[in-house]
Amino acid sequence: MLSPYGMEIVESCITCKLRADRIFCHLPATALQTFEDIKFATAYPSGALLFVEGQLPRGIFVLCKGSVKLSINSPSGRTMIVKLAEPGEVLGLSATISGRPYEVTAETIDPCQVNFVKRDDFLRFLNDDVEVCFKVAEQLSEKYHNACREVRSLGLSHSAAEKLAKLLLEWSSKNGEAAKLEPRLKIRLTHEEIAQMIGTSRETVTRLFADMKKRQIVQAKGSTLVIRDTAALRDIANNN
Amino acid sequence: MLSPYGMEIVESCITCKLRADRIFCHLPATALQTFEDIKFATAYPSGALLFVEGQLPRGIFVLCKGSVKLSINSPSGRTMIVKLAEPGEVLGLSATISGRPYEVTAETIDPCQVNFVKRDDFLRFLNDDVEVCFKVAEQLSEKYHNACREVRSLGLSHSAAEKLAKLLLEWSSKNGEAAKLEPRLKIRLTHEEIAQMIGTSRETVTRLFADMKKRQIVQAKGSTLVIRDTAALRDIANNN
DNA sequence: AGGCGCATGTGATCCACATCACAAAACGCG
DNA sequence: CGCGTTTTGTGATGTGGATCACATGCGCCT
Repeated sequence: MLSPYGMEIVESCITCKLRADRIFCHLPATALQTFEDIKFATAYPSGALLFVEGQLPRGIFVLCKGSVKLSINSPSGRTMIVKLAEPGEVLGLSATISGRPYEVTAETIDPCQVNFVKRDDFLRFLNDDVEVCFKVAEQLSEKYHNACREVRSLGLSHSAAEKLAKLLLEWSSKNGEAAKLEPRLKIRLTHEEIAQMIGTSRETVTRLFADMKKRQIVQAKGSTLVIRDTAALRDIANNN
Repeated sequence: MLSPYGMEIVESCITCKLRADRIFCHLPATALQTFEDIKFATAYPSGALLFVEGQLPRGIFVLCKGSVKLSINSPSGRTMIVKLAEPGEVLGLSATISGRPYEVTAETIDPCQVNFVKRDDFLRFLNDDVEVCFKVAEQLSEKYHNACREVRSLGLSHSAAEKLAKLLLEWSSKNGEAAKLEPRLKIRLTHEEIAQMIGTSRETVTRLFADMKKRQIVQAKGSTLVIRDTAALRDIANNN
């Protein structure tokens, strides 16, 4: 079956082949069946808003396919990208549990497949099964951990170069490219968006990249970036 | 019974009078009894380290009395205060659940009473009772929420004045003083520490306070600060 | 009282970055 | 392929706040 937005939909979580390595998806058979019954499989085009910061929580969104940009916005129009969520992540979890408004805005950046679960269904689901509840606690810990990394990066580093270097290293460590001598990574964001991730201005990002290229630390091949001197990058990230 | 550090110890959680309004303490009788059996009631002097960022998680610390400074430190000696924890909070929760190292350093800033629970005892405790597990999820949501506030403050504001104003407003909203015309708040931190909370330098904090006093926005009475012009403070915090 | 130690106040200096203002590419798209 | 739109590159300029270097104040201890 073909969904809108030219994407094949995974019909059932039970037969989902992606399931093995995802934290939340990995549940005992009975719980999985219940989940199957309360979830709504949905698909979104690129640029869709799953939820907006400040809205009352309608429920959780389990990202199955595609990626989602999580951001925090200020009334004055500034925006800060907190994270790019990958398949397997549960979005809107903490708001749904606490009942407070969503903390962030979630916007798809490619066509996405998402399983939505309504808040009360989800809460019932949690309270029926310790194992599920524990998985949720794990996910929340994970989220908290990430937020702490964000705070550390924002608060403890004094130069934009440092933050950019940290970001690049982090990205390269995700693709299993980190081990390689010259890790490669696809830059999926514009300089503007990268700037929003590290809390600086677009021009600064451009200049930093230019500088790193001049110093032979990185090299651009189309939209892929090759890290030619990991040591130097780490130097920038850690020390100064 | 008198503990060390001149503080009266609350012997049992079951008879604890502080229990009513604390999230985690508010448990069904049976769970509370189990908790009673696995917890270690301990007391610390001011300045003690409950745990240090990067340590493997030994367990959780339920703060019963006193306050604890949570901070993130960089190898280069910089430090950023993330939060002042108040009685009722559970510290080291996310690390204990995920098994990752503690995210922050927890240091007592006055004599504290703490209930410690070893990691495996705690995990067993969780897995035996959905209700407990859910409470934990709530606590984690709370923590995540706070971290997001921190990120918002650090990332979206462009002046130190803005962050300081935000901090003062937040503090005044805790003491139930917020509603009053001229809220008062006890400043328990030095300028240095305040600087570490908002990611700026001590001198800047001093200058900002001086400026606000000159502009009649706040007024110092010993170690209490009177907010004389809440509107102006909010202006600084929000807009510019 | 006197003195030590920590907290606060204040000036001078300097620089990383934001911001503004364009120019040059790159990228769709009809 | 050409044209509008989005992204990237780069100079010029201004400034918030870090940093250094002291001076002053304030509590505390013997």
